[in-house]
Amino acid sequence: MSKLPSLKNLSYLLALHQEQNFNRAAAECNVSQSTLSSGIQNLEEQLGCQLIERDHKSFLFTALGEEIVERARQILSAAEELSHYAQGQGNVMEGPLRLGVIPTIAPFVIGQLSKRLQDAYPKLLLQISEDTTQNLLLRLKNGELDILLLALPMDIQGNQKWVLGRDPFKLVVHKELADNLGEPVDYDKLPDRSIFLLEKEHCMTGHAVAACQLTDSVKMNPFTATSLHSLVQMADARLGATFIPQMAIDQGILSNTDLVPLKPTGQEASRDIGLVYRPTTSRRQTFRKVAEEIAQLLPINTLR
Amino acid sequence: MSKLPSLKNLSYLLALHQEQNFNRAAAECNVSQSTLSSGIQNLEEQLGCQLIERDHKSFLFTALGEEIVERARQILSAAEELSHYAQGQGNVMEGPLRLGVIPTIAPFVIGQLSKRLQDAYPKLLLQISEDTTQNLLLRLKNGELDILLLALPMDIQGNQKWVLGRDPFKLVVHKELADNLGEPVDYDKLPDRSIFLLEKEHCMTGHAVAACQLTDSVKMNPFTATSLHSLVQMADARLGATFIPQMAIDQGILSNTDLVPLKPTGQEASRDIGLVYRPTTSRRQTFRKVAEEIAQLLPINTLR
DNA sequence: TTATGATAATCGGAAATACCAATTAAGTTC
DNA sequence: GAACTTAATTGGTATTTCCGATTATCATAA
Repeated sequence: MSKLPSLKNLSYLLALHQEQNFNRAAAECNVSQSTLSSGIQNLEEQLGCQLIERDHKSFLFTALGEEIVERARQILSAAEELSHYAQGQGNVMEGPLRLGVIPTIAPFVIGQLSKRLQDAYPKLLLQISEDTTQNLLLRLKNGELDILLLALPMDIQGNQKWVLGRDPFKLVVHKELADNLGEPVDYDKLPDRSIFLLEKEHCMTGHAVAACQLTDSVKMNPFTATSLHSLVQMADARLGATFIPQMAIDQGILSNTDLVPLKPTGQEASRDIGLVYRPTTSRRQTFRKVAEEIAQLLPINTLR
Repeated sequence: MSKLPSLKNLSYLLALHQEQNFNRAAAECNVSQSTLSSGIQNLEEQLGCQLIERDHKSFLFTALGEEIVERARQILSAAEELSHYAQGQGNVMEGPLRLGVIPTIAPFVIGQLSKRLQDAYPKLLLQISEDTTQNLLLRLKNGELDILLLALPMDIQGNQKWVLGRDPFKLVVHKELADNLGEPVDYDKLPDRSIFLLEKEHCMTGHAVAACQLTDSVKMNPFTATSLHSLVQMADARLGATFIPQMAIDQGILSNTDLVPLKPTGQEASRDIGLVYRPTTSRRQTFRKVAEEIAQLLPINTLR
């Protein structure tokens, strides 16, 4: 039976991996450089393998070292969760919860969500980050975030998910251009290049095109916007039409405009909204309660 | 930032939970009783909560304590896996692998499996336990086993699974009784009480009855056997018929008998064979390679 | 070429801790 | 009530951890 590495030494390794410098890593851990240095050596000895290659002046993590860092991260985070859980006397709705949300959901959900969670669980400390799906998945993986609110379907890599609900798309046009389009909308009646979409970094573009069966790419305008609010502005200026999710309309994105929402083509012209988390988490109970709160804010709640 | 519990103290807690006695737990950990005692107190202080209720002579884990034990188990096992992984220089096919198998699969798979794994991964140390599904699931949960080879469908609780393949059922009767039954077999032509099955602890009974659409319970004999080999003996003595999985027949369970296998009623008269593991594992790579080896031993391989 | 600065490893001693054996306290069994 | 059993406590020792100072190595500037 080989000796287990200490959590302390593992945390030294993580700090070193993050800072790539012994002095800064030591400062990060509130220990001296010598302590951290010997901690790492100790770890290598206990594990019986080389974690970093030293070339007298600098160093480099070995492939094995990188993998160990990854596992250490999970262990440390589980230990922190255990400690926090105990401190809260088993109350799972306490302490920080770091939520990542994509930009086509965030503005229409986080206001209400913060309020609901604050009321229901006053000790829960919600910290929200807005970023693209890909970046959020990276940050979930390295432990920077706890859960992600994303639009599905999506490759969520090794993670797990709950589908919380559905969010229908509407085709939004100026009211003076709305006649003759019918419902569901016949895209052929729209001029070429008259549909505006978001930049392709936003998953909503793909979801909308697929869900609304917009197969004729000639209809799309090559200019791409960076936010739903820009799309609304362009449509309101009679430059064309665009797809807007129901949750944005419910939150009044069309107020003070002359735009009308029309039902687009497509049986299920909607995107799914899901909550994504690491399979290794030990906070499913917490996440589940948050999921229930979010689901109630969606146009169509399909949770459970 | 609160201090993290040490792995050592967590392991003391686990031993105490298992032994329910300070002296035995201390012996288990190779430390003195006083060391373990103060270790536990230390832990309670660091975590800021009561883990066990002491009533001067004996003690009892609190609900919170039980939950902490559960989490501690996961952390410890992850740490052990990290240590082992490092020791093997990143080679995942090394060291012990504890496999649980149900009795209606084990005799027909483990021989070949041991050989294949031994050849492909000589450093892998396969340890096989044979037990009922329910017991195996308990032992998986508490970390005694790493993976289970089960028949599906089955409630695998919080665990994850891969379906490896399918194993058809055959109705086995004495060759002199086989005429007129037709294929697929018309059960109505069998005498009442002429079908022998295993004890109900064995999930195969339910799987066979469901998959082979044996709805008329009058056909079943109330005597239940404890192994497939007993069933074969009874059928060979012309006491009646029975269901035997294809993998057992492939391994020659009918040789030296006068029994013939017939195709039973039922579109998919088969059971699924699956590999079950904890969702929190960090040994998916290892398990996957084992899964691939097992799948190749099954009558119908459906993996991937 | 020689300073200067930065880096990580090493060394020696001080402080903290982990551990044990023995003892105590309290309850159980006979 | 004597003999056990069990967990907590105590006191002393051994071990470990940690820091500050020093060293060795290299990069760069003067």
